[in-house]
Amino acid sequence: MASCAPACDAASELVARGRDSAAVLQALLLGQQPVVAGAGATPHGLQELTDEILRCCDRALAALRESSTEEDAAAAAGGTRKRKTERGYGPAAHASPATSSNSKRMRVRGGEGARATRVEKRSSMEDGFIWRKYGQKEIHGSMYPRLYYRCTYKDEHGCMARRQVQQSEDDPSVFLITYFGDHTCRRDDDDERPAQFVINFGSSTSDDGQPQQSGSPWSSCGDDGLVVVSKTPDLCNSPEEELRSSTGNESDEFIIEQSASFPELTSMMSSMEWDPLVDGNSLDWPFCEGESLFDDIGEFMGHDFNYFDLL
DNA sequence: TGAATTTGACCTTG
DNA sequence: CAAGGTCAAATTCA
Repeated sequence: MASCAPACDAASELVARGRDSAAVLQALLLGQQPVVAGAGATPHGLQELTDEILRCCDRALAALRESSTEEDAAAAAGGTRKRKTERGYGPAAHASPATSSNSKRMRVRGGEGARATRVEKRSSMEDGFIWRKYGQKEIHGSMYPRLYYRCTYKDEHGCMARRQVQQSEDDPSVFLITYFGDHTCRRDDDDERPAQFVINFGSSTSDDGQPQQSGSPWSSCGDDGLVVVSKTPDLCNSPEEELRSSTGNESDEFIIEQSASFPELTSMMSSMEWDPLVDGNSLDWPFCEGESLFDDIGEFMGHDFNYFDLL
């Protein structure tokens, strides 16, 4: 973790508070029926807890970002990432481990920012959004092609969200998904979109795809610094079939790679034993990438939800 | 027949 | 010039 003493102290305190609230929320939910986000049925009291969690996380992130601003500026001045933001090119170098050493460009047409969110996801590429494939590229040094998707609503709503999907060489059952741009199609279009996520505080998805109860929404696999969440199947199209020839894994599990922008937070989460519940945890996750991890966590409870930014 | 996918060409960057 | 990202015509699918 970088040196960010005052900010990290404050962030740690905030995250600890948020975690306490999450624990209370979890305890409440474990004794209830699954809470269906987006249905407007959040029980009174739970909303307060979620609000508290959101506040704490937002403040923690603000503190961490403030502390990392100077470091980021210094890193950018180092030269390796300079052009990406200057010319609107994203962090392709982060899109795949197989190409991280030689992939330096990510073209971002349309003017959205250079933020990227990387996700490693098992079994399925589905994320609750409907994507249209617009390209496929063999990547030098990689066994698997990279698939390029943009939001289906790009033309209708000018939604500039894009994502890149590539099968992991280390584990072919894992899809490396990098998100770029914000989904601007959602808020005006909720009634047309599939029911996107169900918050599960219980076990993993059942065989028939019905969401089940499970534990905490947060979990950490610990061994490799990855944060793991999982989601239930959704109504997104399923282009993963193209890549999933040898995949037998049905866990449908996301692995959010420790973000370059949030090493402090993830490290802190680990050191704080952020989630003592390791196995069987699931969290349905819309994977809308945007301004911050928790800016729109409200939508995680029925609205939007944003998380790790790589840049 | 319209929508989605495929795929080669083109563009930009290092 | 190589590599990666996007475009767009051709093709496939429902």
